[in-house]
Amino acid sequence: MADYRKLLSGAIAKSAKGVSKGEIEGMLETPPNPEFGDLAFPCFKLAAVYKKAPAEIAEGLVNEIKLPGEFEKMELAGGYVNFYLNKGGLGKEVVGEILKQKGNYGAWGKRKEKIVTEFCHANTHKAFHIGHVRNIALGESVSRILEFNGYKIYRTNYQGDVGPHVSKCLWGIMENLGGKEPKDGKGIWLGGVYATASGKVKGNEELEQEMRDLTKKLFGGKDKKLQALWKKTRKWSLDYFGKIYKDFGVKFDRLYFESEMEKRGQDIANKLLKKGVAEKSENAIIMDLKKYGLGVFIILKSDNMPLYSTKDLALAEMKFKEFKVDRSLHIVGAEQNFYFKQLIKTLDLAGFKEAKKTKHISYALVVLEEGKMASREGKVITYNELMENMMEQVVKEVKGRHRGWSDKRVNENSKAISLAAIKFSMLNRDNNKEIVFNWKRALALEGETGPYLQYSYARARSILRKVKNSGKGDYSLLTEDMEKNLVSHLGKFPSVCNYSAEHVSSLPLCQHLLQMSAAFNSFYHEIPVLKAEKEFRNARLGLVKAFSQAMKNGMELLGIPVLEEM
RNA sequence: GGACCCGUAGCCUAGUCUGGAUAGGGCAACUGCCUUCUAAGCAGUAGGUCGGCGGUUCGAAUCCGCCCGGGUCCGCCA
Repeated sequence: MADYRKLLSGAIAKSAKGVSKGEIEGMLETPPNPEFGDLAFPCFKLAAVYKKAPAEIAEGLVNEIKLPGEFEKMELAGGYVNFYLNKGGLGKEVVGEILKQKGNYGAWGKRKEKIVTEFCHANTHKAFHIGHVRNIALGESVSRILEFNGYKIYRTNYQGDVGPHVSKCLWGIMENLGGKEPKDGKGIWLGGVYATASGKVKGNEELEQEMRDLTKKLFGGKDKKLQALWKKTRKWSLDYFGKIYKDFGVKFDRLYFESEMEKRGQDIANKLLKKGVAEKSENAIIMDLKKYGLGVFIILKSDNMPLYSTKDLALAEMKFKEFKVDRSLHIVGAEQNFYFKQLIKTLDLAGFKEAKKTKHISYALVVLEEGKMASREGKVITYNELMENMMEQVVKEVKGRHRGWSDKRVNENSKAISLAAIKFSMLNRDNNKEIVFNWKRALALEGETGPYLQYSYARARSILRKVKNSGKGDYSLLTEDMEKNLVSHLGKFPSVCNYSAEHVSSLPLCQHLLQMSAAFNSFYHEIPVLKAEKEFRNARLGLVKAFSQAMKNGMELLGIPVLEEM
């Protein structure tokens, strides 16, 4: 496609005096509708240059331009000149390219930049809820998209394994609030104990103080029994999280813990104070960021205990050191927008050169219809709960379709479909927009959903399974409207991948995969493949193969499993 | 007081950065299509003051200003 743009802009430049070839290439558009051709040149901007009406300029161009052989015709349309590629020309190029590149179709070559991503952030001793699901789905997907675009990615996860929530949970266990721990699902059980304990502590000043004391005791590390309980239960959470990482196809290069940041964080805060970068105020160490419009940022409490910010300073230093990265991306909720501005400014003032390329990838919350989730009050929907409901529904559906399948096969298939539905619903949305959780929408398997993508892919694979040797096709025979439409969507896939990487967002990719699927399903419905005459059959088999390859590449970037049958 | 986000059909949303052709989809509703490569699908009907008012422009959902509505954050939580 790029070649056609260059060819055409060269031809236009010869007729459009005073405007460079590059400028013209930048002006070329893909028309909103196939009726308007394959490429369009709008003349509105030239109107100011030539002091003539756009339509008049367009007419002049149509009379003058010598159309390259790759193009069939050009047409005048108001202020636009529309250009039409030779029938089948695009099919030949796009299908050929995909079948050649295979898993690399849409990818960029290696780039020098190294990027560390940080996401998930589930705290131990607490429930893993649907808010974390949005985070991990997004974090893994953008990591994959950036990787596909040639960057070296290090995935990290920063987990709160100390702090008030842990104290409450441990206290709850010691008070036997949750009874004996179960054999299976200890990680989930901990979340429940935390919620119960938290409810008891809330509003009770005596207990609140007890929790603060417990936190200090744990931080001191001298109480052997408490330490042992903490370590044991922490592992329960981490083991449970490990299973979730598997579901999301995430392999973290490094798990960071708040507990490793406390001491170093204190040192950094004190060092900044000594250097005069930070200052003392009401006995706490603060950064005065007022002149940057960022207020005051506290980096160490007046009782010398570390804050979230204290630990984040240590974390940043550790990441920069361990990975020697060029860019650092924090995938964290939008409620921390201001906090991250303060943090990044502080890192900058502290002299970390990496601060300039540290970025907060912000996304809005997942909320319930009745309002914000609060795991303290048990007002959450957990990942476990969502998955169980999803599976129940999907298993029923799969069993109904495939009577002969073994239970194992049914389960594996259903898990893949459930994951697709969950992930896609989290990714197919602008990062700035809240997701109001709703069971009916969450459990949808039709329309713009993950299973729709899987289904389109499975249909394509089903055709390909039925042929032994497809032979080489002449892809310039792909001249039917449905074929050209599909080809055109497949051809845009690489630029969509690139766009998604530049914007650090999965949404454009989601949208494009929906479009590719829709184009394929229309094609599938209207154009016979296996029953077509030999030469058309072969050309169409190539197109189906190309579609399934591009879909697979794209779905992998979203972390959505592909299925051969469903 | 300061900073930020959202507002597009009954519901959910894309498009806004970088202004351009009749504002794309999906759900729900209604009509058709399974003896033809998987109907988790396809084709079609109906549904829109792009929150409001001004401004910039040949042209505004998109840029600027003001206003309305909803939400978030800002000194010792994470």
